[in-house]
Amino acid sequence: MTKLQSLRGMIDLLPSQVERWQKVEAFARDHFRRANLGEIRTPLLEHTELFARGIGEATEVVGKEMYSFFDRGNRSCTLRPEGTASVVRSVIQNGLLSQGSQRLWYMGPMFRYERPQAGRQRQFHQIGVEFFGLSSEISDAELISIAWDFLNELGLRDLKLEINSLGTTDDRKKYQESLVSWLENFSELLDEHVLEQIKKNPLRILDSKKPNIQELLNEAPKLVDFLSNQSRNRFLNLQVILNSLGIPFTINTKLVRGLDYYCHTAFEITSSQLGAQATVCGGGRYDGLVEQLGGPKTPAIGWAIGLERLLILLGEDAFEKQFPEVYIVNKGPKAELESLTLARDLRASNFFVEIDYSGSAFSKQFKRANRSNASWAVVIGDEELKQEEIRLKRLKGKTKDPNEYLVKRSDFNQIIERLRS
RNA sequence: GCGGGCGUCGCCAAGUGGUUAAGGCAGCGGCUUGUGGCGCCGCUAUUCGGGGGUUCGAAUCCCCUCGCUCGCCCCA
Repeated sequence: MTKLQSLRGMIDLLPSQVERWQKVEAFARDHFRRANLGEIRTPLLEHTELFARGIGEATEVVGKEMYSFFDRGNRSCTLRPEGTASVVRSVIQNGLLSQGSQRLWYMGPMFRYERPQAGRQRQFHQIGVEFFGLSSEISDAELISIAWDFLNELGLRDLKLEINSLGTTDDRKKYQESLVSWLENFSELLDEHVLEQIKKNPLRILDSKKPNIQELLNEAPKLVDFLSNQSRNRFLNLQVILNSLGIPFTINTKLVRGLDYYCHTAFEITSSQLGAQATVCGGGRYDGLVEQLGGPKTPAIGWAIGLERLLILLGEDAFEKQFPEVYIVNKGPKAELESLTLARDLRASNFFVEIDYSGSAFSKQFKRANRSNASWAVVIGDEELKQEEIRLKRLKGKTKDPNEYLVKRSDFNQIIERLRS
């Protein structure tokens, strides 16, 4: 292990991959602009306390997945494990909440110290949307529709939207007590992990993947039955709205999500093509969080999409590589210099240009020109230099007879005209 | 943090104790000193993730370690 390599779970994105990312990113920007969302960029590093208070001390994310350290001023700092807490902090700190409702989006890397597996890295990327100051079901529906439409317009299919209501804190507390006392009747059937969860975060037991637990839960008290009339009506109304929008969904009464701040609406968009980490988008309402972090009482709701997972779903062949239009073949130092000069002129006119600096035989350079998939080769050699000309050779789409032109270097307009023909 | 699988050239790989570690792709050079996509020829791992051990002898067996991968957990 003497070779230097990237940290575990932190991967390089090489040019061919970055091209795919940029397309998704550009698509996201456009999509969110049409929804009139504002982009927010917050620091990657925050006080540890923000996440401890915001996400919840008892959650796995805070308990054992954070990248935390003390800086030189002895402050406890943490690389953000998710986006919401930072956005809430920023929105409070910058006084945005006194300017009416806020509809924001963000995009960037997040960090969680976990064992990497399919669709899960230690540095991963999320796109997220957060609404502040909107409390109605219709705003829930708009927020969900933005995620749903985004994924569908990107061409993803076979997505499944699941929704649930977590009710209010009171609703949940009552349910939690009932669930725990019910489960305690079966404590001999429960493993150590579940017993631990009962103490720390009982709702999480609901989305356990263990078949025997799920079987048991089918008989257990249901969260829906503990919702207040108001909470229940809210949930029903959301369903009515989603139906009239034509957004298909299923109700999953066991969908609880891992972070403490959620209430009322919780939802996930999953794909069966992702392996064990099937969630591509997750979110929910968090009406108490802004106040909990020291801001004015403000209803809020948001979601986040995992970009790595999204890219897995899009597949490799959905993207076409970008090729240079012009490949400059040359020989000798003077010709190289002339090539660079020409390349700058062409680039200023929006051409994609690559120069061959190998100095190898023209036959070799032409092979590379073809492999680069350029539409044109420009040849600059001794003869061309002497005549102050350049030679344009059409490499792709030969149809008309002259596929080769000699053009005066000074006649830039004609060069461009030929290259565009 | 726990479990399964795996680590041979930039990539894909053959090789499971015995003299020089196949092959393919890519790369570079040549056939063809100035003109391409094909073809042919040649070159590219003193070394098998790293360290230690067993053995006359190890990529091949054993131990440790690092990494990758799939799952648990968790989540996007």
